[in-house]
Amino acid sequence: MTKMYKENSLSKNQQIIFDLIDKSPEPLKAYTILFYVQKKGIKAPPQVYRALDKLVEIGKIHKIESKNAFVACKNSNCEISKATAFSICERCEEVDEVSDTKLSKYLSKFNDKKGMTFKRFNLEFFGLCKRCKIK
Amino acid sequence: MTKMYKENSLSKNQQIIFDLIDKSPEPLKAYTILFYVQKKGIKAPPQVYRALDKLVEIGKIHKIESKNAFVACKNSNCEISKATAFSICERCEEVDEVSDTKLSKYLSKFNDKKGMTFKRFNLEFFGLCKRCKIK
DNA sequence: CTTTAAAATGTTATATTATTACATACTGTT
DNA sequence: AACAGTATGTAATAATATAACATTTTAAAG
Repeated sequence: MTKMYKENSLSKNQQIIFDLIDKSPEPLKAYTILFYVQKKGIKAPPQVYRALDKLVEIGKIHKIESKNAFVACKNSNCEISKATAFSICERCEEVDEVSDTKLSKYLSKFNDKKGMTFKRFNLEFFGLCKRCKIK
Repeated sequence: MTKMYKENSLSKNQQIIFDLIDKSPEPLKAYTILFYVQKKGIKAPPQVYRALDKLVEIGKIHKIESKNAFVACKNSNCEISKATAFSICERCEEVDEVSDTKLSKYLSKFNDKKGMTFKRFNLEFFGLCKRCKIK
C-alpha cells in the first residue's frame, strides 16, 4: 500500500539550514545560507534550495518574495504557510511576521469577483519601523 | 530654483516597454521583454531594467514578486503602486489585478502592533481560476 | 531481516534574473 | 548657451535558481 512517512523530523540538511535561519535576526538569502553551511558539508546550491523548498512546503520557514530571502515561521497559527503577512522596513530592512488573527481571517475569507478559489496568500507591507521613523 | 520636469510622457524606451506589457495578456519577464524589444533597438538588460524600474515607480506597471514578472496597471485607483493585490492561478498561471475598494481600504488602514507606519503593500493570492477549477 | 518506494543527498554544469560601472546624449528650464 | 536632471548605450559581471543524473538513506511492509 501507500507508505506513510514521518512528518515531524527534519533531515540532516534541512535541520542545519532551519537552525541557521531560525537563529538569524534577519531574513537570509540562499547564497548567504550556502556560505554559512559549507563548513557543515553542504557545498552546492541545489542542496540549499532543496532544503529551502521543503522547509517552505512544510511551513517551517517563509520566503519573503520581495527580498528573495527566508525567515523562520514564528507563528504556529499560519497554517502551513497558507496565510502569510510580513512588515518590511524600507530603511533598516527589518522584517517581521505580522500575526493578526483578524487580518488573517479577513484575507482567508476573501473571494474575488472572477470566481477564483484562493488556497493561499502572501502579503508584504512596506514602511518605516518605529526606530527608523524617529531618525 | 528646483526644476520642474514633465510627469506625463514616457521616454522612448519606457514607451516601447510599457506598450509591450500593456498589450500582453500575461505578465512578462524582463528577458522576455528584452527578446521582443531587440528589434526596436533595445539591446541590453540594463535598458530593460531601467525602464521597468521607472514604470513601476510611476505606477504604470506592477511587479508580480512571486513570478519576477510585470503587468500593466489596469486600475487608475491603485494610487501609484501603493496598494497592489493580485490573484494568481497556480495551474494556468493567469494573473489578474484584484481591484476591491474595501480590501484596499482595509489594508491601507491596517496598523501593526509594533508601531510600524506602512506606506505600501503588495498582496498575492494563489489558487485556481474559474476555468482551471472545472478541469 | 530483506525488500522496496519514497525521500534525501552529492555533484557538475548551466539557466535565469539583476546590477555595476562608465561613457554619452537628450530634455527642458533659466 | 549653460545647466541639471533624466535617459541611453554598452560591456562585463554578480546574484539567484534549476536541470540532470548518480547515489544513498529512511522507514514501512512483507
